[in-house]
Amino acid sequence: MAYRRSALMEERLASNRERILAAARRLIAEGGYREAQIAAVAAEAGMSTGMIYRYFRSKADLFIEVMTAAIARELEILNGIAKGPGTAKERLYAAVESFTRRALTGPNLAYAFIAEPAEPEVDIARIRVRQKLGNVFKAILKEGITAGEFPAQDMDASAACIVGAYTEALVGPIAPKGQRVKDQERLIQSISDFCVRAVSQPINPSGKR
Amino acid sequence: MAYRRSALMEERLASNRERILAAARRLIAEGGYREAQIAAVAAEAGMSTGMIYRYFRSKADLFIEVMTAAIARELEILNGIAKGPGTAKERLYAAVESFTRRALTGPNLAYAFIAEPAEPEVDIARIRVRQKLGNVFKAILKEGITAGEFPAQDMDASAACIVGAYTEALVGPIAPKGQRVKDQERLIQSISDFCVRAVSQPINPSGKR
Amino acid sequence: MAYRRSALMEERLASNRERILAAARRLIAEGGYREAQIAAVAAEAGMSTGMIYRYFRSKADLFIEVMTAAIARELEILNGIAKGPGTAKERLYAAVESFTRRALTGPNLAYAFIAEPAEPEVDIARIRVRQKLGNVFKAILKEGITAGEFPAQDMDASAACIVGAYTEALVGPIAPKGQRVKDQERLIQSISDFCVRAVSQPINPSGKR
Amino acid sequence: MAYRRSALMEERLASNRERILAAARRLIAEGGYREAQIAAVAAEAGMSTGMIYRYFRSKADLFIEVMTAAIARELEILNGIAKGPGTAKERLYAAVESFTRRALTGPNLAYAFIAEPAEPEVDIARIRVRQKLGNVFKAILKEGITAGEFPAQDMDASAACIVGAYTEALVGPIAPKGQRVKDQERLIQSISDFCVRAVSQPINPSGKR
DNA sequence: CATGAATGAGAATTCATTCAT
DNA sequence: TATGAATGAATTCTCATTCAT
Repeated sequence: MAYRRSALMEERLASNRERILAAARRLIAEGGYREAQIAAVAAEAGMSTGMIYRYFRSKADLFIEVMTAAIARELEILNGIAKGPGTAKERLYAAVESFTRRALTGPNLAYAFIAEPAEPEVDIARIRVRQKLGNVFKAILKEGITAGEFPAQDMDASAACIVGAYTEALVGPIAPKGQRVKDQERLIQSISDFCVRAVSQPINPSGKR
Repeated sequence: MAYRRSALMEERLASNRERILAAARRLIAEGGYREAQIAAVAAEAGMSTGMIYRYFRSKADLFIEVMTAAIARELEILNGIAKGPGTAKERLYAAVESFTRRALTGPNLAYAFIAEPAEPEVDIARIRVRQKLGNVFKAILKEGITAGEFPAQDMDASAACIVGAYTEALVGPIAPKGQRVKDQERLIQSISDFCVRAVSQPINPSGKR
Repeated sequence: MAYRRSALMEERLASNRERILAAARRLIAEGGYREAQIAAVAAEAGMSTGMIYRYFRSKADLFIEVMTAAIARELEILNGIAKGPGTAKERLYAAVESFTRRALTGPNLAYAFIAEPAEPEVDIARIRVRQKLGNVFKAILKEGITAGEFPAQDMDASAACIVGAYTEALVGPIAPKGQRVKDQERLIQSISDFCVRAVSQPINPSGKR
Repeated sequence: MAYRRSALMEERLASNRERILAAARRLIAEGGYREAQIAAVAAEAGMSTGMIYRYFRSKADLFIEVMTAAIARELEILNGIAKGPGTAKERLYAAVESFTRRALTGPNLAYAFIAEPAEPEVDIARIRVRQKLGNVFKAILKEGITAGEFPAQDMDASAACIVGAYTEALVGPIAPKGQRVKDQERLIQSISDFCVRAVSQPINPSGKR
């Protein structure tokens, strides 16, 4: 009995936390941070506002966790690709392709940690999250450069550029209430190609510098 | 007399409008949208809050115009480069270089219409503004493709990617109160190189898949 | 015109500030700090809650000012007595008498800065305020000791004791919902006598110590 | 079996009640009423919040009982002194000395029922508690006046003044997080002397007015 | 045309109390 | 009997917008 109650409790706790996170995720995906006030999140999660504060110290904390959780999933997948088989080029292509495809297909939560503002703490967390995304690409780049697949370059800048490139190309299409893309596959390929080219040696290096 | 007063009035109106825009621009550059409350803008412009509403229907309207005006200047410069002499590659490089240099050097207004959130209307305007930036690059791309400098590609996607790439690479460095970049020149070149490579034909076409 | 408006404005400002303070004073006198929520103060003052924040940074600030203002008046009067003519004994008696009489006669605001709790900041201010009251008595004591009217004693302790003595003797009668005092004059005299005796040389010093 | 369980239950009930009271006392002594939320009391007592409500109708009830219990101990001691041997003067001195010493030495629970605010019901209870304290001194006074040790005086007022005097002189020193008094012994003596003098016949009756 | 005082609709957060388990 | 999750009313504070002067 004691055991079962304890088990139930833990399950319930977990489920509440999850429900809150899911509710926040849903609201953010639909209308951005702006639409995700505590009261709205509570309503969406089917509980009282007080409950939110049992699980999260503040609104900012909740949002940071939503963002972190969302990106954690992405990072897992991207890291899987980055550390997987294939040439650096292939893996870079696959990574960008994978991210953009999920962003276009699933709930457009991407928008939230990519293009929207919020409290300062959340903004700071957002920057960190993007840096983590960048690190995945940086790792691939490093290997590619070592292997001679890519020319020498400022890996930090390139990584940031990659993140920015596919992000921007997605923002329009996935912005809250934004229009759906017709030819998703084509877009996904275009973005991925862009990123791979961007870090590869061009036929005749630009006459600049 | 009546005529002259009227003229004076118009001049005053124009000057007031400018003062408001300038004040808003300054505040946004310093502290982002969050710091640019109507009362603060009014104080910075040396007038009353009521005056703001004589010239702008709402806070969102004002911010949209600040953004539009700021980007109008950028567009002018970028268009000058795009329509100027040189190969498409050279012009693309010069365009990105020019934008990033000004963003890093001048007041970091760029941050505001690049990375920060605001009211929905402002967000929508921000997307439009970025599309306009993209159009400049699209024009260069088109010429470059026609001239055989660049391979065939989805110009819309590439243009968006370019905007996103340099934007992202800038956001960290130019965020309000963000740390200054040590080697700005190096960063500017890295970003510009990235963008040029991204639309150019790589030595051996990416062996994707 | 400009002058008159400016004059009107200042007058209005002053009157608003006063109205807020008066409203807070009234509510505190009636029901203590507990009853003086910002919304209630605003309603009592016939204005919106926002107005309160135009004149006071926070609720605590407002309360501190109510307390300070109330005590400032008292201090003025008490200091007038302390620095006036008469022996130290006479002045001490007069000071206590004056304070207690006003406390019993006027609105029982005394209760608020004497016996009730509030936010930490207000509590700190309350202690300061009471110390200021004590300082008045300390000054009289000092002169009385020098003049040989009073025996040597710990003036800080005696001053605090005086403040506490008449305060406590008042709190019962003036505490919210407290019973009315029949013979106010008698009480005033008893308290004043108590305080004067307390710092005077007794006929045969207590056999203690 | 049923009997024994019942006995155990009662014991447990009593012990629970005590544990709650002790926990509340500890928290109040440390941080005042403000820090003694029901949840905190429950945690400190090692039980659930629900348990608190099995033993106390409300938070106010609990606090009133904490106060009453604490003062009951004081009253016992003070009454012991009041009814003990010695002159009225000696007993008055001893009573004040005893109270102030414990207040300064032990956990500063005194602060809570002396100077801090709380719910209206608690405030009312606090006044009652202080009146009870006053009654002890009133009893001593009565005997002293009858014995000719003290002059005729309003015993109610004097008793209240005594309670107020040492209370106020203590509040600063014992306020939560307040600074420690350096020379406690000196302070205790000063306060006690003050109170004894206050009810004694001065050398030359105050030439008031 | 100009002012800036005034409004008041939110939004976040806290915590005593209840009640299903 | 015991738990502690859940509730939600209450409260402070902000700031875009209006409007009397």
